[in-house]
Amino acid sequence: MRRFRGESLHKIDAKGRVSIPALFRRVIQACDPNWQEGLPPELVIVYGDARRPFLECYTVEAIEEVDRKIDQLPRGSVGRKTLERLFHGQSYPTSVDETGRLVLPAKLRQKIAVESEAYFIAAGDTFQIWNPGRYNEDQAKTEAWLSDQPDDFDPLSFLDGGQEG
Amino acid sequence: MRRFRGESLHKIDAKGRVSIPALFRRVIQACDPNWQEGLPPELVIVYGDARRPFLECYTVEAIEEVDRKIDQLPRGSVGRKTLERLFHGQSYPTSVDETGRLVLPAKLRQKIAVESEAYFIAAGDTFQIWNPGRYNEDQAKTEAWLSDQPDDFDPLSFLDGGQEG
DNA sequence: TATTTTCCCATAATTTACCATAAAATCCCA
DNA sequence: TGGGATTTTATGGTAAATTATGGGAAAATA
Repeated sequence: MRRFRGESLHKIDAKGRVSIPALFRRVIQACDPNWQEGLPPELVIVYGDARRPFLECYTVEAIEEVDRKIDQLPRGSVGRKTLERLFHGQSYPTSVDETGRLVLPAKLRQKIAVESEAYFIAAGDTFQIWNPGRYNEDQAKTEAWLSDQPDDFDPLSFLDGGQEG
Repeated sequence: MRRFRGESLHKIDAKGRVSIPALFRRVIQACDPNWQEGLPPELVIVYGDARRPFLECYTVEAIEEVDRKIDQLPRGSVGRKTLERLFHGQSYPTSVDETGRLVLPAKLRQKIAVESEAYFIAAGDTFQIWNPGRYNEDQAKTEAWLSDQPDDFDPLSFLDGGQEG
């Protein structure tokens, strides 16, 4: 499975158009099983619940995996209803245009409070779009936490023990 | 199988006409095996029992799947009788007109208490039509529940454990 | 024939498609 | 390896198509 990697900052124009990092475009295309020459690669933007200050972008393959799992939950259950709202309702299917851009409708821009610039960062099989300032704050918190750790702390230690919530 | 995705608010005019979200129209058409150029794409609105405050809209393919499952239940069984009432009786077959609208008869509008506006939201292979205020209340409950969860709770955790009713 | 429903036309606003260009990155070969 | 040639990226603007919505005429129904 191909993964997103990297981060970058892009301008948003008056119509809400924004360039997708070039490397991300390759992953989006490779993970769209319906894609073929001439067609725009598709993706799904989940803007979801208000607690998250970013947009989460899924490749077609990634969102289909989520859809399959939702299908397996009992109809009418709280979990299923919540996930349907989140992934089916509070989401926006779109595609990458000829010039490598996508359009963020006003509603989505407001959701994450972006106006003239958006910050893109990879997160495994999805990537996120942030308000640049909001992202810096979040990143500062992470770095503050890291600097509170003992000098010899290595984040890679999470990989092995992994005893954390 | 194509899925509905997204949510939006539309006006209902004096005749009960309401625009269907453009993206939904594509799914309705693609999932109507009888559709061909020039014909209006069909769908079925299930308004069902009074407990649900929304209309549930099925594509032709989706409703045919339900019909097949009902056919397999023993004639005369409580389950079959209940489902026949719900899906055969308490439902309204209709189609999307030239301009992308559908007519909600007075009875259906009363059922979900909509007058001048209707809220559309995707739910997998169906979509729902709500009174906007009523939907907001319901959504507020869901978000309240979410914010009662631990800070790092991820709704996706439903997908794996999934031990809940 | 009065009322309701359907069909057809109209239009403003929004969205998408298409074209253009400057800057940056990559290539290529002497 | 230097540096011009070519390709890719990021970004902007305009034209064309689509969408959401309203109104009246024609048709169906009661």
